[in-house]
Amino acid sequence: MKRRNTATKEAVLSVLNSSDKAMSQGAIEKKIGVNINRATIYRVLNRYCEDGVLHRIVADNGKQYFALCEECDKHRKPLHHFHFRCEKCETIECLPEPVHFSLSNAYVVEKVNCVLTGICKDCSKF
Amino acid sequence: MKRRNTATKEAVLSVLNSSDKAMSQGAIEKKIGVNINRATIYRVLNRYCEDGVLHRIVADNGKQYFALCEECDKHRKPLHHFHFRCEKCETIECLPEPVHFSLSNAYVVEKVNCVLTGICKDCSKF
DNA sequence: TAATTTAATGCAATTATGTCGCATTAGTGT
DNA sequence: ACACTAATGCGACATAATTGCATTAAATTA
Repeated sequence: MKRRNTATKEAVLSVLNSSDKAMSQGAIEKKIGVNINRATIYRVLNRYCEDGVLHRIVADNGKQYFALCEECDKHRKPLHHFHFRCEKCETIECLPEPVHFSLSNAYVVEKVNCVLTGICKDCSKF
Repeated sequence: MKRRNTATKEAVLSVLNSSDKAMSQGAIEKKIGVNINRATIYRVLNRYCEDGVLHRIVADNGKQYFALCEECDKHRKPLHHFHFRCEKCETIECLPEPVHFSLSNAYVVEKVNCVLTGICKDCSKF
């Protein structure tokens, strides 16, 4: 199933590119300017995850957030890194901190989802 | 606000005690035998979390799971430990593996939620 | 360039998880 | 036994995310 280039996909990617944080569907929809259906945004995001363009973070509020893999590569972040959810500014940030664990190889680990929650460095100033 | 002892609370605790895994509201409701309202189970679980009897894990499927803190203490699990969600048997397990991270104390960390997802040691045998 | 194929989209409906208000029930202490 | 109020059941609600289906529009081919 070959992907097609559409304005919608470009718009979503551009919003994520212009942010240094992970974003939820809602946040993307707010920032995107043009009118794009909610379901479509989700579909675009899911496809990007499948294709390895984005990674999905599920925070402890149960919501999904999406971040550019390329952005993390560029900043030399480890493949599996911690994420920080700030309860004040309601953002999710990819941290440079790597996730380490060692467990019996009887386990098959397919996904790693690590989120710290609290007040981020910008919000804790005040 | 002092807590009262009720059959419902005992039943919920007993179900969790009889399991070595973290459980969702749905799983608890299925296993509890007696009829207890969904909202009530959630309220009981939330109160236990407030009281430090249970800890809440939010998995990458967006669902909440609850595990006995005492059980983790007994097995000498670190305060912050990894959790494993098996996609085959649909359970969540508290792992003895500790979560380590170091980050600027400009961040205020209030919650730690780390979940690995895949196939657990029991299911990977087959 | 026109025709064909099918991926992508919009809309509405649906699913699922979790919470809340309110009336009622039932622990607990006096 | 009574008073106080925490706990419960019920229904409604909120939110996040997905799905079916008809339509639109990229990309490929003739």
